Amino acid sequence: MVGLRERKKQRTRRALIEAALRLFEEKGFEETTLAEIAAAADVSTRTFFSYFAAKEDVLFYDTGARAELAMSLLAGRAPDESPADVLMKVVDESMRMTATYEELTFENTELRIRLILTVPALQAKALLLLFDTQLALARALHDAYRDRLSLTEAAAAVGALVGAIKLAVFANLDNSRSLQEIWDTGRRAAQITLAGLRSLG
Amino acid sequence: MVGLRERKKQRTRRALIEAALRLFEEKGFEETTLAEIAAAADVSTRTFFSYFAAKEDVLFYDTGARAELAMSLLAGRAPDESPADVLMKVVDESMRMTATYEELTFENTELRIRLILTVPALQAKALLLLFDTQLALARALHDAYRDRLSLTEAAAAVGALVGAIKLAVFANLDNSRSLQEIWDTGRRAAQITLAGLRSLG
DNA sequence: AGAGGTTTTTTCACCTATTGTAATTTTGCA
DNA sequence: TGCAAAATTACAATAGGTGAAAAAACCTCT
Repeated sequence: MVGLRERKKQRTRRALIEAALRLFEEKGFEETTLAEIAAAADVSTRTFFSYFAAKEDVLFYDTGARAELAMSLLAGRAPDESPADVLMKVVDESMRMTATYEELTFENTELRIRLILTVPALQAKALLLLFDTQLALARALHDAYRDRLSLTEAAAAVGALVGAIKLAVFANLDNSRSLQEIWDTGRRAAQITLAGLRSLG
Repeated sequence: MVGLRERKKQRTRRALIEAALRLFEEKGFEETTLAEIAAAADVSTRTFFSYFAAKEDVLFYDTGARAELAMSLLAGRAPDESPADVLMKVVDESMRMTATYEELTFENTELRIRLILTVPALQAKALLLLFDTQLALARALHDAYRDRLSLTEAAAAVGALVGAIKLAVFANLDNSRSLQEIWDTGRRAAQITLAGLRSLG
């Protein structure tokens, strides 16, 4: 599995991501063309699309991993852990992951977040990906607590939690100087919401 | 203000929307081209873009109205109404509005909702619009209850409420036969969430 | 009704994302 | 080395979207 072929693909993938990030920073997302990204990564334009389905996707390289993390936390829950406890753990770990994802350096993480929060096309994509993740998580939560939570309740819980964090974080962006402050706002929103949801058991 | 010019613009706008809906129903969203829509509405392709900024926007003709409704409910609240009460009213009225919006017939409303729930590009756009609306609502809520709710709390409340409804409705789509059933799921999710949020006062 | 100014629509030219296809190059392996 | 599989490239075409100038429609005023 780690033949030259695989290693080369990883290198190309990384080159594309880094070239894209650099160019986006220099000239902006919309102002950067695919041809430029491909050229900077030394591949043909067409090849870009065998790595990413669309221009925006070059910035969403870790969504799968985040969803898997949530699922595995859910699967590995302690027998006496309540849904609210598990969800809070998912929130914490998910935030930790964003800050430390091994594939890129920290500066790039900040740039990436800024871009996603700023460019409408990226915002829309992010919201869509997040939505799908939530849906999967809600279904998994329902399965895990089949006796206690209906699908509607599980969906309401996940939706409320993620929705609260999302909006609270965004509404507070202007006041947040560091990633740490952003995470804090998110956790606070999560706690407010979960306090309410705990009544579900 | 109601000269021929204005009336003609309204007619063209309506023709574009209806042509688009009809074609989307017949051949699907992505399979329908802008040229076809424009032709069906008897205008040049370029003209489409002086009515709508993008192909998807032809399906989101009422978002502004929905946001205004929410704001006016907030502005006209009774002195003793709690944030949770106002929010619940916003949810109810907003759903009622979707079903009865005067600009199109009921069949078109169902088609429109089905398309938005089904086509990824439309989902993404809908999520983005909804997000912006939520943000505005959160700010307005904060302003209205400045003494009781911080911006973070207001955002968490709105985000939780809308997030819960959104996910619950979507997760239940397969089980919902009518618009009415969909609304019921949404209201249930809203009540679950607000029960928790009422602790905020 | 008609002149003259304003708004809208159309035409035209162009850019970029995205996709299909067939040719070409690379890599894995016998 | 030599061949099959996988990846990359070149090429062509479609579609959404934008800018700008010319043409058509509308409005106001006389």
